[in-house]
Amino acid sequence: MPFALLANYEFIGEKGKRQDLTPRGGAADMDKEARLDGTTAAEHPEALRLWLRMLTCTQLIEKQVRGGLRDQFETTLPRFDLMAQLERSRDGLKMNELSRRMMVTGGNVTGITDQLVGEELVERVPVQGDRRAYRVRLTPRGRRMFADMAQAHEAWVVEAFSGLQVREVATLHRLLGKVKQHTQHTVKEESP
Amino acid sequence: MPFALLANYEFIGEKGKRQDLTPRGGAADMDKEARLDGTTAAEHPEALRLWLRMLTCTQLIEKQVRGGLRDQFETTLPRFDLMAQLERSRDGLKMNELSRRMMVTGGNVTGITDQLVGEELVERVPVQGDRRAYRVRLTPRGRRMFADMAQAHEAWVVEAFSGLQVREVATLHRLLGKVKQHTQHTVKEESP
DNA sequence: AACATTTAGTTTAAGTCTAAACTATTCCTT
DNA sequence: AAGGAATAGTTTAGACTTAAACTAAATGTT
Repeated sequence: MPFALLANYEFIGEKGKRQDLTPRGGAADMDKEARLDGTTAAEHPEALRLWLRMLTCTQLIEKQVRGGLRDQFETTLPRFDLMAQLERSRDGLKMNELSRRMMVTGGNVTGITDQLVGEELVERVPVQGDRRAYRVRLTPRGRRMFADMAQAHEAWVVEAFSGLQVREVATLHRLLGKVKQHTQHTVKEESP
Repeated sequence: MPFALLANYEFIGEKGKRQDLTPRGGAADMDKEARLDGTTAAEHPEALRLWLRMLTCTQLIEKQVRGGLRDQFETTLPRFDLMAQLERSRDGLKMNELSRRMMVTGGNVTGITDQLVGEELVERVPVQGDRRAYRVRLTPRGRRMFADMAQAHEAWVVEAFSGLQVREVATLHRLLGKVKQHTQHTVKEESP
């Protein structure tokens, strides 16, 4: 998000006086995506408008989650994410597996793991028969910690989508599934 | 992403042997979100599953865009984003306006602007009557540069959503609009 | 066995991002 | 006009992220 990120050359401008902006602390007023003012609608392809809106939504929700993790648990989204990956595997995961699932580079995982080890939330255990590798797994303390966080996290996410009907959630899920499928395929076709 | 980010304690595991992973360079195999294996479907609320999928989609597309900007234009997404904001305003934008539109902190905008000024793609011009403020605007060189980038960017985004029908794009856009609306409102209600 | 290649993970340099503290200027109230 | 509050922007410390270079161990080939 996190992203830093995003392309939005579709924004048109505020109508109201919401000029409080983001003086210090707090990332602010939010409002990336297009603010169509009638005639602007078709200036960019629909795909571009959709992308900007999707980015905005993701960022808004992500900020909620990051803020909650910081305020209520004094942790961060990457740390939570790593622990989330481990929570399902009693035996833990190897670094490359973590890297793949989290979709980040190995170096990144190394850093986050180091921190979590320092906080005694995860531990590194050697792998039998391969002295290069080890598994990372939650400590009992880490497991308790994660259980609390997961509950809060789920509530935040449910809240974020509570403006939709059940049917609409399903539709979104289905359509995004198509996007994911398509994107994953075209990304793969780099190395034949 | 941002991108850093993401919670996914729903991932179940690969079925195939895609064990190449992400050895060095290249963020990899990708695959955050749930990989349901039949019985897992209802283990988490639908909202959570939707969120993970949305995050995955955003990250996948974002990686495409970042990679393209890096490989073809030797620039980054935040830089592109800032220029995109400026492109519409001949007179440029003030820092706080940039900060608000990009949904990032002011300090962040300062840093990115410094870089773009160094590359002579944007410039700071004083604001009449307010010696604290200035406007940031594209230089002619910046404008040319952006035109090229925008064209490529649009193509990448169109490609990313090319697996959907026109009708589906519209539906996604509409539903995400509801999410955005709802989230923005609930976020606001912090300071009455 | 010797050597090259691949794989697991770390380190490094540089960019991104945030929250909070800070400076300078302007606005508002009396 | 004086003082306080708000605003514009920067700086700082720390976390996150990537790409690329690196170390060490395992694998494969001759």
